[in-house]
Amino acid sequence: MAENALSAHTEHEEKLVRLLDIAAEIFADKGYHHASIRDLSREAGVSLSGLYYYFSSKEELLFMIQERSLRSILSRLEEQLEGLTDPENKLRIVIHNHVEFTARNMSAMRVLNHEYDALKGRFRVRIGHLRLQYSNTCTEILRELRRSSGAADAVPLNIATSALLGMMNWIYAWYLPETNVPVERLTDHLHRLFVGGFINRSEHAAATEPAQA
Amino acid sequence: MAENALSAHTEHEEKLVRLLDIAAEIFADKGYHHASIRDLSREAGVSLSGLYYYFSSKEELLFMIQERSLRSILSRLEEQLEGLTDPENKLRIVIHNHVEFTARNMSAMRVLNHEYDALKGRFRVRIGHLRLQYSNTCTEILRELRRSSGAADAVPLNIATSALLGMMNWIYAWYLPETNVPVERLTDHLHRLFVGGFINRSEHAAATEPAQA
DNA sequence: ACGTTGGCCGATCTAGCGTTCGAATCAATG
DNA sequence: CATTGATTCGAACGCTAGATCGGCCAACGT
Repeated sequence: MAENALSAHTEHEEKLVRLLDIAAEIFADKGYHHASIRDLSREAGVSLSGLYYYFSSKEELLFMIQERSLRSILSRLEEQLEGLTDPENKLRIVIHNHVEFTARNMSAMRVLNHEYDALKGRFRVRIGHLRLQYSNTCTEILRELRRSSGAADAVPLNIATSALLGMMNWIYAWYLPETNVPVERLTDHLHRLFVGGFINRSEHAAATEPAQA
Repeated sequence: MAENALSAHTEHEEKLVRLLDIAAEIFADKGYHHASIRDLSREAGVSLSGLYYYFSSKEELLFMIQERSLRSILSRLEEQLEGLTDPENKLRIVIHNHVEFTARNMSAMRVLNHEYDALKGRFRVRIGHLRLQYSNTCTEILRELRRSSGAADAVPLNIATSALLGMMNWIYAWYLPETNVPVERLTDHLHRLFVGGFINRSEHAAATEPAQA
């Protein structure tokens, strides 16, 4: 499981990557704080102290997991977006990339969503930058989409972006790649769901009744 | 902060509720496993051992926080839904109730989203029931909405429900009640966003291009 | 042949954790 | 005033955590 990109070059990196994958699974399972380095030691077949040859603290381990995952999902996304012009198509790629990455890297995605706050100081700043970069990419595509669709007074871009990210980031909490609908169909559904609301012809403008019976 | 419902009756309950609120804030801040009973002791001005008069374990404390929050958001919802018939209006209530509760109980919402897995055994089962009940309420409303709107082959109900819950559950991660758009407007935006996509006249049916540049 | 280095380990340190227990306090009751 | 029950506390126990340290060993350049 967890076939990430950003391939390792040296033998050292290869082993580190293996540790990161195992650690991601453990963190996803028990939560960062509750999981112990000893768990990783046992699961990876490496002595407790031997692990510290590959990272210098538990927090750095968490950081490396998050950075690797974010760089991976971001680079895949940018790679696929290259050359595309139609904003609706771009949005489809965003959703597809996110769904597929989530389906293939459930553990990493769980760690990404749950354990951002566990990072402090410079670690947190660096992950924060990557998250913002991802969010901004989405916002820009939504901006293009709205311009091209001519819809005027739609939902503010930042709120639309947050709603989109919420939809996508929640997938890890319910989606089972083996038994549920396949990635392609889930992508279609979420795409239709979001685009339909975002490019709103505003036929039914705002709320209708006072909402109290 | 955190003005929950389900008011306390005895003096004992009042003090317990106070502890729950403080604990929720600490858990939200540092995460359940990382937060210590000693933190709560310090913050609440109660001795370490004195706390155990009000709960018998850290996990029970977490359970009580989650149960209280879920019962509160659920009862508020059912209360407001009573008498309503129009499904689109009902959905608006669902979103409004969720947004408002989130805005008023950020910490509890964070704990609810982050620390479900920290519960084990019967605690987890009981919270699981409440979560399912909430999810089912949403699904049923979406079912009515779809039937009444006549849209035929829309997005599957379970996926639509998950998308809706994702949108709403992500709010705690970005929304700042003090500085951001007010609750009413956020409700409008999310409602429009979701309904527009869910009641899809399927003008642009599925994906358009092969999605590869 | 030998020293150096990269990779790894067993043993251990220190800090902090959840929890318990017996005793102290205090208000209300008989 | 004595008794009781609810409430609070200080001190301690047993345990696990992250991290460190000195040393082992195979590989390799010289």
